Amino acid sequence: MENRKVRLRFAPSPTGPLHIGGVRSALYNYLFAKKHGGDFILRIEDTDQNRYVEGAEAYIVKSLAWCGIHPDEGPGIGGEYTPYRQSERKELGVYQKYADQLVASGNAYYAFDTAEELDAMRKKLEIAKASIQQYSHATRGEMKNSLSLPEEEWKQKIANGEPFVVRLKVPAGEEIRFTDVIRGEVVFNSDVVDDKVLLKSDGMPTYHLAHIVDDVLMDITHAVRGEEWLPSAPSHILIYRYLGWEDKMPQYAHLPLLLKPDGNGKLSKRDGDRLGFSVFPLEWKDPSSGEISSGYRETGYFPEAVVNMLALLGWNMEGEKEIFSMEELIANFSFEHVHKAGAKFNPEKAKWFNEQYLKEKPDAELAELLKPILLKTFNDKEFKDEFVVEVCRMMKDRVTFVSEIATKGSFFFVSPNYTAENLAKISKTITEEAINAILDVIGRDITDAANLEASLKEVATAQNLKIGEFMKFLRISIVGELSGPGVPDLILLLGANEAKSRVGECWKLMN
RNA sequence: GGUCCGUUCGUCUAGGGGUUAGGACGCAAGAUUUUCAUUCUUGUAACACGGGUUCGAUUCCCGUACGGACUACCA
Repeated sequence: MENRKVRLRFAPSPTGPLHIGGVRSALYNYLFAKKHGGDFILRIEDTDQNRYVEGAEAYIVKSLAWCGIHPDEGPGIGGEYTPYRQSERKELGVYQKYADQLVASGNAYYAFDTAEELDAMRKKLEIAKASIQQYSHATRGEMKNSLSLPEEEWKQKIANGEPFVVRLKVPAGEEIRFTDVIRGEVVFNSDVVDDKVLLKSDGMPTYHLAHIVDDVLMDITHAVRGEEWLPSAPSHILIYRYLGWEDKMPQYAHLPLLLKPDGNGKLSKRDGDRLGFSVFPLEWKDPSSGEISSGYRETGYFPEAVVNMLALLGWNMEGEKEIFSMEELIANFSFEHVHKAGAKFNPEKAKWFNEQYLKEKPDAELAELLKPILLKTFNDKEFKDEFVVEVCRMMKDRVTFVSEIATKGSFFFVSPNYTAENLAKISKTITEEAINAILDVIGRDITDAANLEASLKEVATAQNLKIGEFMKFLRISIVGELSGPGVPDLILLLGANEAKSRVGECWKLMN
């Protein structure tokens, strides 16, 4: 165990788009694996055919790739432990023999109960207010299984082709303890552990059996998963024990959950819709309903920002720095600094992270990202590369997303729309004479913003206008409103002709 | 109902038997700026409660409350 190569896996079910909490789980697995020079494996746990969703696996793969989380092994990638889809492994008979082994050793049994019968049992226990309302040592004697039925009878049932499942036989009155990497020692009494189904009637293993068999067969050293799995951990410990695999058992680490920003409960898709943020890395279109859920990528987030934000949601690094590259995260990651309590998701902080990354991006890179957006927003109007780069330089401190450069900075690309409300903000002291003086200054061949500003201020002084009022007029005529980069910079970038035309247009509308 | 996990500013968190309980987001104010934003400065605001243990507890222990997860032939 000590000298084994570190191997971690992320094992999602293809039942829909990968949730941002799932991305975080994958990230923590990846960071730990890479920190220790180990492998990160993607395994698809598609043992539930009823919940299988077309396109979900491809979505998962794309999402991880977008985040910069690259599996060393997985479907479509290959590896020594192929295949990496549990449905395919089942076809190979990977799980059946371990179920058989457990039955043979007396640690599992066949059960024939129908869904209705199981339901009836639970109802009965609920009405009786039984403290344990499960299929367990306390109830299995009254159910239809190979422990309660005479041997000839249950063998006959199997011979007749009656459907059955294999259940784990959990002993009564035992203490089951294990050490969680994040939580320390956790103890359960086996009396409250149910006889979990290991093999379903369709021959598919359940998660409980499948993940254990695969973790051992794939030499997984650390099983890092969400806290929702903690209650079933004792079942898993038992399975390892009964299979004689205690020495091969990976170290378990149960991650805190991601919670709703407001109120209580697990973060869900509905919260995103309700509060206006994404809970998925990429946009997802539900194949059956056609409903579209927004993604971080489409919203305009940089993958580095999402990764950075996610990493710090429930984990922290010593020191006061908060911006970390993937390499830095890998170099510093450890489970010791994973917080035990669930973390409420904070959309505001997510934006802040993106702003930090946006500011650090080179202008030219932003321009490349902006160009396709401009094409779409302004009907294929063409703009020079240097111009777009300059726009990015001026706007990057004022936006959260690149796309906002096109919206908040639309005045760079098309003439502003002068609203009556904004025109009303202009002082009535502006005279035609002043306008002519402005047009004259703009028309001069000035290429330096400071010089231009000085010249404009000279006009203001000569015209007996307050600098503030004067600049306000210029700003509204160029930008259309009272915000944005410095007026002289804008005039120089837009060019004398465009600037003069806007000043003229604005003046015309004022009168 | 039962089991398990958890609880430091509104949020993410640091810390840990003796601290002015630190940082970040947010919010507020100020400085800078023609404006907006950035940036800088400052402020705002927290150890759930009750018992122990101790000279001393937010920190350790036990309860309570509250929150969460699980309680499927789903993962």
